[in-house]
Amino acid sequence: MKRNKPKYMQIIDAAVTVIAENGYHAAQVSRIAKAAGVADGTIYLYFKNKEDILVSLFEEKMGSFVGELENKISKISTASEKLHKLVEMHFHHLASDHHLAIVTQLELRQSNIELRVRINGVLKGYLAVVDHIVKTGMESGEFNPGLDVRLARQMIFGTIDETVTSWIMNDQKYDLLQLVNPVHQLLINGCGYSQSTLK
Amino acid sequence: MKRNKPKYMQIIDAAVTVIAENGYHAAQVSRIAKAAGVADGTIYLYFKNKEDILVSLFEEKMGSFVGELENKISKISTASEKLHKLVEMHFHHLASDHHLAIVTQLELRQSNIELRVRINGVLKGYLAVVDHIVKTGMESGEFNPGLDVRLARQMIFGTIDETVTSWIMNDQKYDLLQLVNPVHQLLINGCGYSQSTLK
DNA sequence: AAGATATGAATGAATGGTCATTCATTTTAT
DNA sequence: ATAAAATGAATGACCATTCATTCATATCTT
Repeated sequence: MKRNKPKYMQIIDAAVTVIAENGYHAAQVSRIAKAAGVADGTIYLYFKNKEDILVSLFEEKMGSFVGELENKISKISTASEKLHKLVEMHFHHLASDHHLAIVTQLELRQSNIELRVRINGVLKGYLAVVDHIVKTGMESGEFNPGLDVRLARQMIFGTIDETVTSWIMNDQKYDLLQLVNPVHQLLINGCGYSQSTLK
Repeated sequence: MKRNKPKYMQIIDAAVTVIAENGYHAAQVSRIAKAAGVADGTIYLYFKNKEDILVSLFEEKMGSFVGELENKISKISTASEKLHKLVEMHFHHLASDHHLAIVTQLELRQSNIELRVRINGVLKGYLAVVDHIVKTGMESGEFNPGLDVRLARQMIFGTIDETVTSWIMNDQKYDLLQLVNPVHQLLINGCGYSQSTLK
C-alpha cells in the first residue's frame, strides 16, 4: 500500500537529511515536511505519528541491506570469508551514505525504549546472519567449537558497531573501509598472538 | 562545594531510581524532586538544568569506578589477567546495581549529542585503562604486536558494552558474571580455533 | 540571656515556549 | 461530479524553569 507511493519515500529521505543535519531534537515534523516539499498534514497520511517515521526509515534503509547481505554471503563457502564480507558490506553501507550513518549510529539511539525495541526487531534479521556465520564456522572447524553463539554474535556486532560509531564521532576523518581487514583479523584471532596473522 | 552536600547525592540517587523505573521521558524534574523529598526549585540550587543532573549522575557513579579500576589493575602483572579483571569489574559494577545499569545502558543514551560528548569525556578515563592494557600486552609479547590500539580498544569496549546492553534488554535473565571467562576468552582469542582454550 | 536582625536554603505555583497532531477546506484526478 | 489526496493554520497538552515568598538557623546587640 505505502511502498510505491512516491511521497512515502520522499518523506523518509527528507527525514534522513533533516535529522542528520539538525539532530534529532531539532527535527520537528514541520521541518521534515518542508524538506520533503509537502504539507505538515501530509505526513500523517503516510505515517501514524512521528515515531513511525523513524521506525519506517530504519525498516526501509536496513531491511533491503539485510537481504543483500544474505544473498552475497550465501555464495561464499568459508565462515571466515563470510565474516569478512559482512564487515566489508556493513562498513561500505554506512561509509557510502554519511547522512544515514549519522542517523543510525547517533540520532536514532536517542529514541525512547519502546521505539528501540521495534528497531531491535528490524535488527533481528541482521543478527540472524551473524549467528549463521558463527554456527557455520563452528561446524566446519574454522571457529572454536566451544563458542557461545550469543556471545560471539555480541562480540562481532559490538565491535563493528563501536568501530562505526567512533568513526562517525571522529567526523569520518579516516577511511572506514581500510579497517575491514584489521577488524576481521581481530574478530577471528582476538588480541592474542596468533600464528596466522595473514588473512 | 557540592560534593558533601547531602541533598546533592539525594537528588542524584532519586534521579537514578526515577529514570530507571519510569524511563527518561517520564522522568520529569518534578518527579525526581518528589522522589528526593525535595521541592522542584531545590533541584536548581544544585544543578544547572535537567541535563546537568544526568551528566553529574554519570560523573559521580562512573568517576569513582575508573579510579578503583586503575588501582586494581595496576597490581596485576600480565595483560591477559588485567583484561580479565577489567571485564569482571565492569560486569560486577553493573550487575550489582540494576537501576544504574538501566540508566547507563539504555536511558542515558537518549540524551542529545552535546550531552553525549560530555559523557564521552567521562568515558575517556575508562578507555585509557583499556589502551594501557593493550599496550602492555603488545610490549610483553602476550598480544599480537601488530595490533591497532584504537581498534583493539573498540573491540574490547564494544564487546563488553554490547554484552551488558543485551543482558539488560533481556531483563537480566541470566547471571552476567558467568560471562566473564567466555568474554575474556573471546577478546584474547577471537572466534577462531586456538590451542589455548583454557584460561 | 533574650531579643533583634540577617542569611540563604527551600518552596511550589505560575509561566511561557515548543511542537505534534487535527481537521475544515482546497486542489487534483478519474 | 465524485472521490481521493493534500493543505497548513489552529489547537492544546506538556514540562522545564523561574522567582516571590517562607522559614529555620546563625550572628549580632544590649
